[in-house]
Amino acid sequence: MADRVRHIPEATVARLPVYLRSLAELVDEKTATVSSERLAEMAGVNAAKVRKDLSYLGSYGTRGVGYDVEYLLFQMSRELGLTHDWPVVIMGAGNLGQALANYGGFTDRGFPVAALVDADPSKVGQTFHGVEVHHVDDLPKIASDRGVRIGIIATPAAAAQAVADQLTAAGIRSILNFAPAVITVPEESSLRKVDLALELQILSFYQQHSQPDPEASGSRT
Amino acid sequence: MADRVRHIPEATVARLPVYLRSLAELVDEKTATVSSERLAEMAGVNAAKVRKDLSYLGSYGTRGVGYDVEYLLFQMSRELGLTHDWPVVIMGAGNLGQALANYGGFTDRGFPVAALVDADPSKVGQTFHGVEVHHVDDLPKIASDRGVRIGIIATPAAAAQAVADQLTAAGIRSILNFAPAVITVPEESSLRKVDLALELQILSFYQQHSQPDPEASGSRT
DNA sequence: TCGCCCTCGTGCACGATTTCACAAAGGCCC
DNA sequence: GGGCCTTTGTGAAATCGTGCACGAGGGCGA
Repeated sequence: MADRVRHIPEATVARLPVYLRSLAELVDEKTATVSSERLAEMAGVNAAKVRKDLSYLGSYGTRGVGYDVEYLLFQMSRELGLTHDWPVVIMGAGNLGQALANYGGFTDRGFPVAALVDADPSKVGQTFHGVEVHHVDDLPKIASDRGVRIGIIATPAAAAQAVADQLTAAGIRSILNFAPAVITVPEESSLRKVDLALELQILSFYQQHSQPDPEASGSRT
Repeated sequence: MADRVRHIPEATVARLPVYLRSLAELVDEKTATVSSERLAEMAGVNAAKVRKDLSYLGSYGTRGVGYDVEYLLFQMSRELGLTHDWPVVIMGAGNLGQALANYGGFTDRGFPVAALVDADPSKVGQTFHGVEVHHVDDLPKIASDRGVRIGIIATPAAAAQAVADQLTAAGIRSILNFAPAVITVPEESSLRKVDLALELQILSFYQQHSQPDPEASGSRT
């Protein structure tokens, strides 16, 4: 149905990778077909949502049977653009940047780290986990030479906006921001944020509100 | 107005830390009062949303003037439970766990790392960035001795659920999961997820769809 | 003290997302 | 080949979150 309509809700897009991971697990355990119910359980959502989400990709299920695991996996990979690797650059070779370069989770899942980039000349030329640090002035060249389309900001908050601008100038329009700062990018760019301390603060909120704090005056939950 | 009503929407809760950060910046630059408009700009949202969000905390603004920065900062810190530190444990002393222990961003923002915990005896006793690795069997003791209420899962996906259960058993009911796996926790626990590869996959989707199809769009902030 | 101006707090309409419920459709057994 | 059973795909309703528009209220100048 939603074949011509190329608009997939943002909330759905955010769940697709979770389904993808579940499907990969099913392939590993040699399961041939899967029902929306089973997939829902694996992905931690509800079955109706799974069916609606998958229907945005097309009608890939078989009524009375379920979804063919391999076929769905392939279609979803294609939709997510994961049929090939996407090299990334990490901006900032400090603590966080090094840690990210060191973290195998990116490369494993099709996002090899093409380069670390830093403004500090003393860092340039060093290597972390096989990834070389380049100077930020070389960013445009690196990006075009290596086909980098995704940039990861791992600088201090103060530098984040400037770095985002440099990425944009280098033609990189997908940005993942780890810096604890609000940054703006051009309309046509995509921006996602990961703020570690922010997540903890949210947990703190719920912790605070889950049980009556003897110190807090008055209010009940 | 919403004084008796203690229910703050999840979406609002997720924005409070962003406002908090903006307020901290304003304090640094010695700004005494701030309008919803200014705060909105700093937080990257719209002014009406700021006012609505803040109204859940109480009527802390002054019409015609704006919000008193220090007072609002205090009230918000209190609401978020950030008037004191929350020690955390990091489960898993592998690549990611070490990196997180090494990352100063937690301690700086009131979440000191009390301990690293691992199941591997050969890791126990080692120290990373001043944080000692303990055996997982000692988790309950560590948690109660040090008042740890928040656990961070930094293990491989396969171990994530078991570790979540161990945290729960140790009385820890706020969990931040970095492992690329869906885990379930008891009803009364809070769970937040950070999946690095998943974020990149989402970016990949929009990248994939921005190019061939001129009408597709990315996410904005 | 009076009145004007500015910005908050919020009712309301709208849009997005979730959930329900069920008809349609494919496979399988007899 | 027909009917039954299962599970999808999808309208429609319910819920949640957003943004607008405006009345209320407070400060400040005259």
